[in-house]
Amino acid sequence: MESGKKEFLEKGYMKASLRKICADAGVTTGALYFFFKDKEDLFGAIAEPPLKKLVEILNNHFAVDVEAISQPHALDGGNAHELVDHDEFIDRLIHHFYGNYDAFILLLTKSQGSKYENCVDELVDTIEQFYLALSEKLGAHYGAKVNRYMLHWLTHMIVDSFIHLITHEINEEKAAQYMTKIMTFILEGWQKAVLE
Amino acid sequence: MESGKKEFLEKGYMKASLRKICADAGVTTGALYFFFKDKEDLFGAIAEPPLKKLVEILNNHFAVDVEAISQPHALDGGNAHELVDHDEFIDRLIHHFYGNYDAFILLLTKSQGSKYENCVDELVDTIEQFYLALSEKLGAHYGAKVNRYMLHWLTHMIVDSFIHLITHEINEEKAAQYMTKIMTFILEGWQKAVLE
Amino acid sequence: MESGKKEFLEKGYMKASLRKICADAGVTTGALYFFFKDKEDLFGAIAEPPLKKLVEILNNHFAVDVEAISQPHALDGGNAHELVDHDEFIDRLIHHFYGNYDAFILLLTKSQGSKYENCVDELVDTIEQFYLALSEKLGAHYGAKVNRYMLHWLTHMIVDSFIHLITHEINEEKAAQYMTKIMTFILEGWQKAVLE
Amino acid sequence: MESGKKEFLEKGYMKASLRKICADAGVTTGALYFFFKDKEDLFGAIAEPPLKKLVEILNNHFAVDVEAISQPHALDGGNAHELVDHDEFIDRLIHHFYGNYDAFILLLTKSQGSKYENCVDELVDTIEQFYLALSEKLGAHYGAKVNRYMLHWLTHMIVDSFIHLITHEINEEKAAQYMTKIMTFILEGWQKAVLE
DNA sequence: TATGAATGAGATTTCATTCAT
DNA sequence: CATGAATGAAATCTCATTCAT
Repeated sequence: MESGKKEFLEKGYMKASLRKICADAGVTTGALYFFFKDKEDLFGAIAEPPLKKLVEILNNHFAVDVEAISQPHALDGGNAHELVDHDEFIDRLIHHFYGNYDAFILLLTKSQGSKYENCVDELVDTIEQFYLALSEKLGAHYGAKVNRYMLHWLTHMIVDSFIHLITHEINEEKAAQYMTKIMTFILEGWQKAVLE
Repeated sequence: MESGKKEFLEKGYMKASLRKICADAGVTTGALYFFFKDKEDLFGAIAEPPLKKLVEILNNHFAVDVEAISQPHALDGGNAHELVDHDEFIDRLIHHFYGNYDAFILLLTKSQGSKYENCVDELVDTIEQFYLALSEKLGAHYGAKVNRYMLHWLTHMIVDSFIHLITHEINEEKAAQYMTKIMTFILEGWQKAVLE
Repeated sequence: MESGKKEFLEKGYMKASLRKICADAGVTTGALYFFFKDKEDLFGAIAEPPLKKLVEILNNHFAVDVEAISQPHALDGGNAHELVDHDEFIDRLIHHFYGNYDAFILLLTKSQGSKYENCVDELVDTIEQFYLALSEKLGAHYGAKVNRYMLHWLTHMIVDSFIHLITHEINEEKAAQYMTKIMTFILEGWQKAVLE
Repeated sequence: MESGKKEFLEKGYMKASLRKICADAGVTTGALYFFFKDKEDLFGAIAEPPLKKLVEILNNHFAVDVEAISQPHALDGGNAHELVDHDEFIDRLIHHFYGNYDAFILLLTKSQGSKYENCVDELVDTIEQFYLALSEKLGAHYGAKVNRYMLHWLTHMIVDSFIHLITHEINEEKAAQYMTKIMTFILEGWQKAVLE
């Protein structure tokens, strides 16, 4: 798996050679198939657990948030995004990303050709569902309609921002600072962009 | 080239098979090599001209803009982004994108494995240079420093937004509307995000 | 194809090695795939044309025979198998078998693992349809029912007898003599065995 | 062995995978080699005992029959095949076949690639020896010569009929009925076919 | 311009078998 | 009696590329 990680990071899923991975690991190619079903299974063994964990974190978080905005007078106080504690959430996410740095680099930028090649889109879809719920709540409150394209785009942008982060900044602490700035930027324009 | 476009769009650069392209075109593989040096050359013949043209459009536009903000009292009037006529520019860009739809899909999402796989980053770098100049001018004016990370991220976001557009919306007119919304969103937060 | 025939005959479809076939032919394995889609395609190119031709011969013959037994008073004269000119038919079949000796050895005894592995059963089914028509005609005439198991078995026996022939006797002339004896044997007991 | 039987039945000897057999049995491949020397040994352990028993039954039976026809005036009474009690013999054979159904399916139709792939021919040879003795006795009596090809073919047909039975009819009782019909068919034409 | 043929390297995968523990 | 790990050879197939004609 260590050799696989190295090769996949270097060449990407498709161009990675199982022969080279096994040679690097000091075993024959046959040996690989004792542990893994095929190339994709090896890739998955390296990259999937952190992805699963991420999805879990997201779902847990969103479950709580959806609960919060579902309270009768949740939106009376003012701005919607004050309801949700983003700061701690972002820290947790970033910590998870940087604690599994290689896996996420693999998933987010080196998975073309594997079944994970669309995992970014799947993440976006997952997150979008939450923001959709939130936006519709807001929309109902203000008598406005949700612009689905803008919602999708904004969600994509958020996800892309995380990808941008781990592909450009290897320092976790700085990453958290930047992400806070980014989220501030995004959330300030949110309402105007998504509701119409 | 038509067959190549089809195959590359369908399978991506790496998984595309020259054999299949030639079979589809009704010629033998040998014939291909009379016209193109190799696989990459074929891909380039299909996709590069619109890219070159795009870079040209960008450079022309930015040259004018940089000129504008270089005037002694350019920034006196107020907001920086009022200096540049974004609307017409965006229309021109979008028109170019949609006029060469397949080529840009190829370049921006199907080029992994070819020498164009980093063309997005190169575009970002090109554009970033302009926004850097603009930001530094602004920074000097307000006595603020440019945050290079945020600048890079914002530029990336702009480019990603165009990619998002052509991968999600096939109608050019709507695309222009969305992009206007998007640029409004971005430019409003710009100064606060990039200067510090 | 010559090398393929040799290897397939020697080892059977499954154990035949494309590497060895190509080595024997003095080309690399890749070259094979210029001419044939895959292993099965090579096997088919060698063995299928004679099979197709055989099926054609059978269908033509049976069409004529079915016509004959459909005549109003076809069975008045006595024995059913006198209606059909077996002798010439058998000669033609045997001539076809021995004119494509290798192909039929391949098809009938060396095709396990390929899509031709059931071609014997398919032949039996084809032939059985004719004998079923004939038997039912007879059955109606004599007020007897057709025993489907015995019919199937007898048909199988006929086909197996041809296989037995080409796997045991390489001389075409003798083969024809034996087959005449065999058919006499079979046809004499036919009615009693199949009708009940 | 149970798992092996399943896999061999499903895939045939060659395509059967020891890995899958062991996985199905819930043991590792290594474990298999504690009990069996190799793949063939496993196959043999499953399929050989019923085959050995069959050969024994055949030999016993034929020994008795050969004895009978060796009596000075054995053939005076008339037809040769009345000498031997076929009915009970056939019942015994069929009972043995159906009592070891899987093993015989394996041996007779799924053994290609193993050392049992020619077991049908070996059975035929064994049986043929007896029928040869019988035929020669008869031939001497009637002053006729034995046609070896026809003898071999008829023997083959008998064996093939048993194979046909167990591959087409799973009900033992019906199988016995059919086989009686078949043997009647064969024995009636026997003398004419084999002697000349 | 194009064909037809071939190369040679490489890919992933499967397999029966071995063996120290 | 069984495991876990590995071997090493072989399998089929795919590919971009070359080149004489």
